[in-house]
Amino acid sequence: VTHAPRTPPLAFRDIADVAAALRERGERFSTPRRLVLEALFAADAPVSAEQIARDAGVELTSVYRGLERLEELGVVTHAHIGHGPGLYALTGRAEREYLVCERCKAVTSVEPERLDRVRAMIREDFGHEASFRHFPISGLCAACAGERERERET
Amino acid sequence: VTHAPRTPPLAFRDIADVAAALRERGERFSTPRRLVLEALFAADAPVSAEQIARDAGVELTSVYRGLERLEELGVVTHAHIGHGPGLYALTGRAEREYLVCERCKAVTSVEPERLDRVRAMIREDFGHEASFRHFPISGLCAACAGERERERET
DNA sequence: CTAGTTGCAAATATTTTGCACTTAG
DNA sequence: CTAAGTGCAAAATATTTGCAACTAG
Repeated sequence: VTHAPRTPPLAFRDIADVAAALRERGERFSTPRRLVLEALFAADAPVSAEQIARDAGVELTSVYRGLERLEELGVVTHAHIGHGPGLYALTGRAEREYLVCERCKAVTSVEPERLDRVRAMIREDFGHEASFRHFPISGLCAACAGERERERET
Repeated sequence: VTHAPRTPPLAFRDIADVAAALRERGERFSTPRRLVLEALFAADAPVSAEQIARDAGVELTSVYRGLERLEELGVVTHAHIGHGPGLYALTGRAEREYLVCERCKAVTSVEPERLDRVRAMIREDFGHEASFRHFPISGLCAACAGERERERET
């Protein structure tokens, strides 16, 4: 089976790149957008819009609108891990996929390659190209699965 | 690898069963709860709390509280399919797992057995006991994956 | 009776929309 | 200049909480 390359050439290495892309589209590189981008570049893990608003000192509404545009541009992506707010990260850095324990809420983040066998199997069985970046693999982590097993034996 | 049986003996075949279980716990089988259960038994697909409230003619708040209890009892489960509200179903009927297309939002529901190979692989690779009942497998359906492929070639 | 439940109102959490004002290009 | 973007207020959506009144057992 042939499939698309994992990492499409990452077009946005720094803020200037993003600025150029925005201008090319007739959009503006405003101060709030720059601040949002700076917050994203500074973050070392996915962050909520609220957190970005605080870090960047930009109105929450504008953060959401800015992130929407940046997402269209392919600069950022967001993920829904658990029940909290969506978490945003630069696309280049978001190249991780997630497993979440429904019970203890533990989040395991793995490199996409480690899920390729699983992905291939799902593709074969269902024709579905699975991704666990936006929504994680849910279930029970090893520890909680073990505990449930013990409870069951009672 | 040994693992727990798929279907734990389903304790709740009808409303009377649930009533008994509630009373056993010192909880009451009130009229609103009966109406909520009737709505659930009448539904042929997972429904939102809002829909249940309408169908049962019970206050939304009480529906949420009732569902919470019923979930603790193991009578109902809910799933988060896509971005909308949680969808509730009787546990016995909820024994399906889901794949959702992020692009066209199409939902495919499959019998859990069809995902057992995938589950086994995830268990081997990560020690994680995956379930796609509460949160679905996300990604692109066959059609949308094909379309994206064609776009990519442009 | 009385503890568990309900309905209503209000709060919370997350995200979106409307609109007059500001600003990048 | 002027269209794009911003901040603020308000709405929308999904869910939870407080509390006085109600009711199942």
